[in-house]
Amino acid sequence: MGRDRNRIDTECPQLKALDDRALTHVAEYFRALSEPLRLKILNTLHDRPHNVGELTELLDCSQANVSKHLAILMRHGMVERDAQGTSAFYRIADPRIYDLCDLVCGQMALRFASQAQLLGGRPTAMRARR
Amino acid sequence: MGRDRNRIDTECPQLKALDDRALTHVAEYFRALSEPLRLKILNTLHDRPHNVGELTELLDCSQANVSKHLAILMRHGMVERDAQGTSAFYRIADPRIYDLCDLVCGQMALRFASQAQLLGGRPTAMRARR
DNA sequence: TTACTATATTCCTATATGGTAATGGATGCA
DNA sequence: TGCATCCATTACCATATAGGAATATAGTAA
Repeated sequence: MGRDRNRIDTECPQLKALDDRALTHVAEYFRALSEPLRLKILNTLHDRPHNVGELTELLDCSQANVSKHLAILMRHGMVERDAQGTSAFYRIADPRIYDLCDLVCGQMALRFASQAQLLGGRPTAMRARR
Repeated sequence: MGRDRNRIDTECPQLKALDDRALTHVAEYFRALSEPLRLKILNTLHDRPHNVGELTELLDCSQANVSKHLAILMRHGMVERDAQGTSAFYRIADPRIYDLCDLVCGQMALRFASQAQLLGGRPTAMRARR
């Protein structure tokens, strides 16, 4: 896992060498991912870039709100901006952001599965095991 | 990466199949990791379990605060509790939680490196490249 | 210039949350 | 039984933040 892609001298396995300052940065990074609407934006940008108006419509929320969340994602280097005329197209800066989400999804799935088993019976969400 | 370990029917690659409810859960999971003190706790529990008193001393904060943060980590299945007499020992529930942190660290390292290069000169944090 | 569109920002409010202090509850021991 | 220790919980305060409404800014076109 993580073959050579993340290999960098400043990498910090298991959070070990993290001083308080770096740890705060990591916390802020996680916080940027802790809002459903921001996850929706990242999710929507998965296939292709979108401008603010498109996102506003797709996500069914106010334009101001979308802009504000995009600014937060920008601040953490998660998306990049590409101005075209009066439009601003946003795209995913690094698709590895989805690895994070997948990890979380996998852990949640495991947890729900074991919880369901503790409650007896087959895990509801997994009944359609193929 | 992620060979067979996360292989579960409910897994959700790239957040694609996530409905709003699941997405909220993912956001809450990230939020649990968005506090420096909670990351410190996870970091401290990396090597071995600790009880509340030890954590209070190691992290230099109030006992009530540690207990509250531990409750949050418990609520998300990140740590497990083991009562021994009047003590409560906490341990990491699933060491894969550190994979998340390492991913974030790696991305931050990459980003800082490219930022430093944009500013010209060798990236400060990477000078000691071996 | 003026008008129009798209986006960003500011102000405000309601809510959520981290921290402390105080209290409660359970266990262990004399 | 009484007391001490360890932990969890509650109440409270200060701060942070998501969201809406209004406004500001930038680009485009007439």
